[in-house]
Amino acid sequence: MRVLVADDQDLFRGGFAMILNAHDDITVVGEAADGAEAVEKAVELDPDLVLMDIRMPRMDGVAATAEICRRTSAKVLVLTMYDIDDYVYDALRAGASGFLLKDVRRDDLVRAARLVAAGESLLAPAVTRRLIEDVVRRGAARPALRRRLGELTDRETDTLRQVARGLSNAEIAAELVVSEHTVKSHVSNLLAKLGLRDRAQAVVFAYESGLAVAGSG
Amino acid sequence: MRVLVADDQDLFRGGFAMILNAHDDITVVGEAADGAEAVEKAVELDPDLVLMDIRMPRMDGVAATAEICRRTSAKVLVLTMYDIDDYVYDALRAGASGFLLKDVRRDDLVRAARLVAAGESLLAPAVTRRLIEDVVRRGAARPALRRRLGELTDRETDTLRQVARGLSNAEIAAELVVSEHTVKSHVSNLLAKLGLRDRAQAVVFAYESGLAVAGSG
DNA sequence: CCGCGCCTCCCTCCACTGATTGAGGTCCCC
DNA sequence: GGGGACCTCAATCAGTGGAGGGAGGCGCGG
Repeated sequence: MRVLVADDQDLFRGGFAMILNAHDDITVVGEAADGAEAVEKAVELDPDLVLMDIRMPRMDGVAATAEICRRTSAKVLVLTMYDIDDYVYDALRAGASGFLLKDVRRDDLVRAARLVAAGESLLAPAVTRRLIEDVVRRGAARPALRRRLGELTDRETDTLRQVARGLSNAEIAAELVVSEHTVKSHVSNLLAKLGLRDRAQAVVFAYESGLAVAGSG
Repeated sequence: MRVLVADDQDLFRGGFAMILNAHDDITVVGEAADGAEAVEKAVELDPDLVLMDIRMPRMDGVAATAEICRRTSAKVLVLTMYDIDDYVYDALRAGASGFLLKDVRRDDLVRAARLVAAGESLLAPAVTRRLIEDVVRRGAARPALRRRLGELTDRETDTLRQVARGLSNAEIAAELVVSEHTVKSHVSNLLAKLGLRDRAQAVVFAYESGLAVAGSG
């Protein structure tokens, strides 16, 4: 397994390299002191794994991660001092496969490196907790709203689904193959049942209840 | 640390108990063979941690997890055979703090138990990968839309945010302390800039672009 | 200094929306 | 056979929403 270590602090860079090199199946093939250099070396050396610090001069770790994931097949494991970092999501979106804090134990680091290189993902416990809280929160407001969804008839639900796509009554009528009058009936009824005023609120309700999900259209 | 082990298979139950009991600071205070029993014993014994299997008779692990989290302060670490389980999200929503596969290594299990009992969270690598993919996907459609958000002026963005709450122009005017005319201007302008037809589509755009997020209101 | 972008405000016009009322049809359960 | 819930369509009507066109003030960079 060939690894590239990117960190602006020489001490960490050396430490990580030494820890990894202590294992026969792992070789640190290069080091980089900033994001731009990390991208260059990653392209040049084509490593299996890049150990990436977030805070770095010239180009931060997130941008470097995005670049590397775009241009190489290397997996990126992000290391940072601060668990409170909002960079977590940015890093994951950029393509990072893992996110660890620098207080990680040596054997954990090695295990994580192997896992990530193998295509799995791994997060520091504190990060995992936040991620889970997010997932839970995203589904938390739902039960109450979701129940109210159940009060709607099948056709009203269909109609709401279309409303939540931003369609006009005429377009919905075409989509559901009924007259616009019918659509208006359904819309009126579902607004009344859900205690909403207009279709804009209906769209909000659809997203908040989970009937519509961002990133699915 | 006091642990309750819930699994319908005697072999696993005994194995887990033995592994955990091998450590001085961990004591298995009880075992349960199904979900209902797990809830009873959790309430009775008030353990620090519950090791919970998902597939169990009488009451499944998800329902038991929800019950236990509601009625006790115990942390729940879910163990399952199948990583493909859709139960992951249900379990996390139910309040589980961790999710491991049964092929976990012994020392990993012990470490996970300690972490979870300490309030952190931990997921099996395969599960983490799926969770991350989800987070990324949820933000994946965004870059294109997000860029277009940048074309809006500050005030237009404020206005869009209010539109995305389902407010009428009059309500937005009150909220932003301007006249309704001004709000109409902003709405007209932002609709034109974003190529949208009406406020319903604006709400959709707000959610899809990430300006509005389900579960934040 | 002048122009430009942004925020603010005003007016008119009209399509769309949603409320309301009513009614014909099917299907299912009592 | 007679409700009852649902889907369908219809007509009318008040209100909102959005387009289009102007206009004044403010701040910033050329």
